[in-house]
Amino acid sequence: MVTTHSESAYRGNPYDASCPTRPLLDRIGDRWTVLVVGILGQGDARFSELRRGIEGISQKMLTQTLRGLERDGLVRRTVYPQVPVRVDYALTDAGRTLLDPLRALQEWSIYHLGDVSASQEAYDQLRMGDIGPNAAL
Amino acid sequence: MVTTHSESAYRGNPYDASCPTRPLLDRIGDRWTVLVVGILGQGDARFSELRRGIEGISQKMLTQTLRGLERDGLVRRTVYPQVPVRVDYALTDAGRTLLDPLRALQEWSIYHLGDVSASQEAYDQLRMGDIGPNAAL
DNA sequence: CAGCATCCTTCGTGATACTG
DNA sequence: CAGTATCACGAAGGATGCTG
Repeated sequence: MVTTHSESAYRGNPYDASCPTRPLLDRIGDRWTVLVVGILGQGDARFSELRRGIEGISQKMLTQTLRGLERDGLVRRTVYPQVPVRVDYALTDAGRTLLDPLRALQEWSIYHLGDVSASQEAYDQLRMGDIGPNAAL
Repeated sequence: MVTTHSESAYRGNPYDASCPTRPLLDRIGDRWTVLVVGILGQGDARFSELRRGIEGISQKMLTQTLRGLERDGLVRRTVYPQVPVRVDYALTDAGRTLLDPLRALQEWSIYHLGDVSASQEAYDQLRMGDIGPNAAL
C-alpha cells in the first residue's frame, strides 16, 4: 500500500456547499499562495527573501499564507536557532504537486493579459455609452 | 498573423505589485470563477441552472462573477427576449482555454483533500499541546 | 531576522426588497 | 426569470509597535 492520499473512497465535490474542497480551493487559488509557491518552486527561501520576491505582500499576509500552507502539509518550515534566527521555507512533496497547476494559472494570466485587457476596455466603452453624455435624456 | 493575444511584447509579471496580472490572477483563481467555468465547460447554462449547480452561491455573487467573466471576454451572455426572459451563458474561445488549468486546480483539491485534512489535524494537535491542559503552568 | 499583537479601515458577502 | 439596488455586517487586509 503506497496510497499517499486518503484511503477513504470519499470523493470531494466542490459543487456541494459543505464539501471540504471548498476551503481548500480557496487556499490554493489564493493570490498570495500562487506567488509563494511559485517562488518556493525555484528552491528554498527565507522569510525575507519571500517578502522581497513578492512585491506588495505585507508581513502579516506572508506569515498567514505560509502558516496555512504549513498546516496543509504543503510547505515545511525549518528554524535555525542562530542569532539572529534564520527560517527556511521549502515545498514538501505534496507541495511540489501544486507547482504545475499553479504555474499553469500564472502562465495563463500572463499569456491572456492582452486579450482580457482589450475586452475589458471594449466592455467598459459600451457601458459608458449607456450612461454617457447623450444617455437617456 | 494569427496571434490571438496582445501584439505587444510586454510580458506580465505577477511578482510586481502593479502588474495587471495580479487582478487577473485574482479573478481566475476565485472560488466562484472556478466553479462557474467548470459548469459552463459542460455546455451553455442559464442563470438559474448555474445557481442550482453551485450550491451556496448567492444571486449577487453569481451575477458579479458572470459579469466579470463577460467583461474579461471569457463568457458570452445571450438574452432571449421572451417573457419571462431567458439568459444563456457560454464560454467563449478564450474562456475555454481556462478549462484545463481550472480543472487541474479542482482535481488537485479533490485528490489531495485527504492528505491535507490529515496534515491539518496533526498540525492542530501539536499547537493544541502548546496551550493545552499542561502547558506553561 | 522573523515574527506576534493590536488597531483600524476597507472590502467582500449575504440578506432583503424591488423591477422589466 | 434574471436580474438591480440598498443595507448591514464580518472578515480580510494594511499599518504600527513590540519581542525572542
